[in-house]
Amino acid sequence: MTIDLDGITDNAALARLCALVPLDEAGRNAVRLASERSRRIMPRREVQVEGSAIREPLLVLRGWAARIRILSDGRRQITNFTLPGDLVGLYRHDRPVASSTIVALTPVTVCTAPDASASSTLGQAYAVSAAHDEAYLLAQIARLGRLNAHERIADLLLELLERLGMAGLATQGRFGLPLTQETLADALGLTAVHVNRMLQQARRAGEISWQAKEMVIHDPAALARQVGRAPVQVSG
Amino acid sequence: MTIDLDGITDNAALARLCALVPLDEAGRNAVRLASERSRRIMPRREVQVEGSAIREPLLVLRGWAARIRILSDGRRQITNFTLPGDLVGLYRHDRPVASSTIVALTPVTVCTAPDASASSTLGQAYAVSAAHDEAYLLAQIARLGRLNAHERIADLLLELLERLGMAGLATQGRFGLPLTQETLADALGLTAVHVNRMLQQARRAGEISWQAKEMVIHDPAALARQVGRAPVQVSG
DNA sequence: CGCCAGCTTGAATCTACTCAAATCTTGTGG
DNA sequence: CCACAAGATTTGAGTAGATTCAAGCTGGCG
Repeated sequence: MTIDLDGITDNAALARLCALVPLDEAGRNAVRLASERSRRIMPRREVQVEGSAIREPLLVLRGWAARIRILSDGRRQITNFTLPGDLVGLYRHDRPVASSTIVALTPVTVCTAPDASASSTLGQAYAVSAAHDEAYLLAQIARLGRLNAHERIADLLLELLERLGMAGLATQGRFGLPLTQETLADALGLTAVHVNRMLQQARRAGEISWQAKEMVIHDPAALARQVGRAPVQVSG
Repeated sequence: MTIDLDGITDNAALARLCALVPLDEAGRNAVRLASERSRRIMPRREVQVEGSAIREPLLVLRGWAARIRILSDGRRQITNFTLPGDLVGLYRHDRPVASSTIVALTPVTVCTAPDASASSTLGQAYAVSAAHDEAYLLAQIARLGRLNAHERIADLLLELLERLGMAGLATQGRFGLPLTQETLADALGLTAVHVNRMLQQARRAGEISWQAKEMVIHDPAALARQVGRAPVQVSG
């Protein structure tokens, strides 16, 4: 599948949508047009606040965000990461309310998601995107419920590699991972200290390298085999 | 909101849908009509198999099922429970594939979900149902990631109480819980042995009673406060 | 009435957590 | 460009929560 990305700098979101469903000309143009009116959200600011009304769906163009749940005593759990090409707040009922807070982890660029009616392929892409979102939530549940620390880390890194790969933001097991170990811990249901120890171990075992926010998984296929991971699939 | 349920024996599914969105006459009739052509699935049989094509969405009329993920070494994680009034396999893209296996835990009765176009309120109910499903997945993630064993059990029981209440299957903190401790453990990311110990403790503390598949939460509001649980909300 | 699945209890072990402190990075203002 | 502060990573030691393995118990059902 070769899609003309027209030398747009910010083509990760478009690339990801095209990877879900090859978009037709109308769909691609709708995305390009929408992305011209973008907004910037600084780290630690909220993209969406739990319990507040959702005005419009958003398309993430750049940066990392996290959907989080905060417990009354301050414990924090990241339910999933929001990456370029992801849609947030796509609901079909009246007066939808955000079911969770989404917070920017890096500077994030978003735009109003182009209307699905602009192109049937775009509507399909949204539907496939929603199915992916669900599949990744299920994967996160299995990860937290039944994997140990080492497996959780490996499995999450492989998932991020897979997702970023669709947006053209990863190649050869290598991708930018602009997170702190603390943030990783909040996603993995572990403490930062333990994540640190397990990362050291993975480094010593030659499984990964991570420096200057650049993660390298040396042999993704081998690691996937080792932790028993299968890639996500939602349509046949 | 008073909805005439016409003395139908099997009104849990209809009650739950009406609790999501008050259905109009056309919507209610569509559900009643659909439920006349129902199928029965025995315990341990699969309602849906991961990776297989989804033919049609189903509406659960009776019984309990579990959406599960099995790891290569046999570890099992239940991602969520499927209860009367729940919809499964509702996707909007072409050639959808089941993202997880759903297995019956009790005898389950399902029917083909009535077409959303039968009534606008029914379409709304489906959308709200989907939003609930997502919210419960998020809740499950926070539960597994950040709650300890006692909190996980309490939180899950309160969620089940809330959900069954919508279907008219729970009152006063009392509901039928036709699961083994092993199954509960698979949902909670714990071992059956540890679930047993924690249940004993909760019983001794006077928080719950559970005998003959009848669960009683003695003071749901107090327990919710104790474990810091807020009910799910998806529209305002 | 005996069997079997599910429940219960005990003891030992282990994974991950907590608390604490040292070191390394990064960004900022002088 | 350096000094410093704040944030992030690393390491150690002790602890706690959950697991594992094992064995005995109970009740529903053929």
